[in-house]
Amino acid sequence: MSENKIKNKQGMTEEQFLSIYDAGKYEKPSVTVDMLIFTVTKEEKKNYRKLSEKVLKLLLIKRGDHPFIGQWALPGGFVQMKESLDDAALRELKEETNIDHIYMEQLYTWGDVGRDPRTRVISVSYMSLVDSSTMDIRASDDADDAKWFSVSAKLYQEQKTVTEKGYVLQQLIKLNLSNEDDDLSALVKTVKTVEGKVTKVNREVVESNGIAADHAKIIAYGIERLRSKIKYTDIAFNLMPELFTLTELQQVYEVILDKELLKANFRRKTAEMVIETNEYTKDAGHRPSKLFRFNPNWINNME
Amino acid sequence: MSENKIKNKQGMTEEQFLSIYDAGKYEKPSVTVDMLIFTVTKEEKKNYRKLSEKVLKLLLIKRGDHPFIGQWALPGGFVQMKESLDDAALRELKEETNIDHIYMEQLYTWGDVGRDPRTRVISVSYMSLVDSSTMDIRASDDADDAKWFSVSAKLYQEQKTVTEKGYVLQQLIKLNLSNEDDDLSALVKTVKTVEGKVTKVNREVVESNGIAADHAKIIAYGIERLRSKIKYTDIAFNLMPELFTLTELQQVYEVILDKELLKANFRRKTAEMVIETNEYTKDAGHRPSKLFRFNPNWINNME
DNA sequence: GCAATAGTGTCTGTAAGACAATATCCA
DNA sequence: TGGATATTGTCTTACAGACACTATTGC
Repeated sequence: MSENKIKNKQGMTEEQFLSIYDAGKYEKPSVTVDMLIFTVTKEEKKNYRKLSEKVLKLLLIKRGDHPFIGQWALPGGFVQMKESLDDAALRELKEETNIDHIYMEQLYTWGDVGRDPRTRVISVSYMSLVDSSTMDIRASDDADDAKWFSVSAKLYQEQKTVTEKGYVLQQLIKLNLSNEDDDLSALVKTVKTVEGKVTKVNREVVESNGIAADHAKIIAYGIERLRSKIKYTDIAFNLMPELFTLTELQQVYEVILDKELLKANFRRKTAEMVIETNEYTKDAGHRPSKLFRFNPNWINNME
Repeated sequence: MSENKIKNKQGMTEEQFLSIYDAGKYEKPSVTVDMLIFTVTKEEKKNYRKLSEKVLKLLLIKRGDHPFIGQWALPGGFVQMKESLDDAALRELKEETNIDHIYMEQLYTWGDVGRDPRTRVISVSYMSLVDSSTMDIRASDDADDAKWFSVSAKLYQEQKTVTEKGYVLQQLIKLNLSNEDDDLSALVKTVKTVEGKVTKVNREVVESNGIAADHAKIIAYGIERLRSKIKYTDIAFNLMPELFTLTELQQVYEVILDKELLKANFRRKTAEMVIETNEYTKDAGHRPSKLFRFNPNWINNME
């Protein structure tokens, strides 16, 4: 493949061609990776008998310099010349959460021209799901101002306009990110245009309070993907500890989908995905429940 | 948002910071867009009574210069500083097929270090589906050596190894691309590692005959995505003309999924996606069939 | 009339949604 | 013992898969 002695129009072999190739000839954009790191944590119990509630959280970092100084951004950074995109994302994940063996998936690449005031920046976004119980607290440490925010994304307004050959569907998604100290929010507009056979989707940040750059729309997109994939894949188990009860698992689904599920049906659907153990929860203030683990041999017939 | 008078640790406002920001400080990768442009064409009828068969085709371009001189590559090119990724992809699509109002979707971003011998190249891949009947022949013109290849991707070998905490599934996909003059092929290895809760997928080109760079794996990935999305979205209609018969529609599904479907069931499933017209096919050598058009108001409850 | 495709009817098994009933721990 | 959760059962409806049957054209 590389033993190429063919000459091009200038009469050069590949070797000669490469030796004079000037990679710095054109101006180039910068490339970053941005990470959406999600986890689900338990909140305080309200009552010794009740179960603790679960909350979906996202890791954000406070920017200490321009641009967007003082605002919160997705962890991430420039891709080095000698590391692949995946490696760059893994490095970021390791640096921010000290976890290196966990689910990670490329989400989407954002490349609008005015995204960053410094220069043209193209950002490859990744989504990672981590189990809060095995996580090093490093990230929740104040040291470099990285903090977990509870997330919610709700449909705020929907508008459908029927046109000649189709319709335009405009949705406003209200994004809320908060913890003890900070309260961030954003409005993300999604416009779906259907005209004849052709469908186009456009996303735009309409309003952003405390969230850097266009990160609000990356977050909104990630949540959408998470909600969608949890229905037909096993990714939710990356948010679970080694052993868990079926109710805990259900709570994770509910907090991500933002809706309640019926217990009996949920158990039927997940039955093949888990393996029963002989262990039980204790001291729960009510009937103990059996602990399960993930079944790695689960076969997915949806994908 | 940009009216930021806050000063950073060096005492600079955002304005000052940006004025001295040097975008050329670090070495940067190059960024390209690569397009997978699919279409489905009719082949010759074998018999005046039989229907014409359909074939899935992909547009490739013959490289006229190093590297990979003489090999076939996906159309694409460097992203300009003043155009978004989508715009770059649209520009490529327009240049290659002269079509500008059609389905286009971002696929995946490929950024391994040794992808291109010239320099570090990160490639954002897009997939586009075009209706061959409305297409300008420009692309199939020999002028710049762009040609349609019929595509097939078949599972060639599958190997599952059970490990302690899961398994390793290795699949070899045989890719064949051909037209009257050229016959290209490649073997793409997909390794899925399941260990406990963590699943990783790795793709690699094992063998490539006449296909430039790592484009074989981009093609294999695109076909996989196409096969998957056709099941629960309306993207197939982008491959159809304005009016079509249900059998033609079914043929498109069959050629993409590479398997036969039952007529009655197919019609039930697509019933909501199409609108009946009063027109019929003629001179078919058998019973005429009703023509349909896409129903833009079809609501997808799978996505 | 016959080859070939167009179009419809129906049976079966499986899965999703809704709801009900029973079981078990522990302060 | 009662509050709370755990676990199982079952009815209904929807839909996917398989197969069979009828209809209509051109030559």
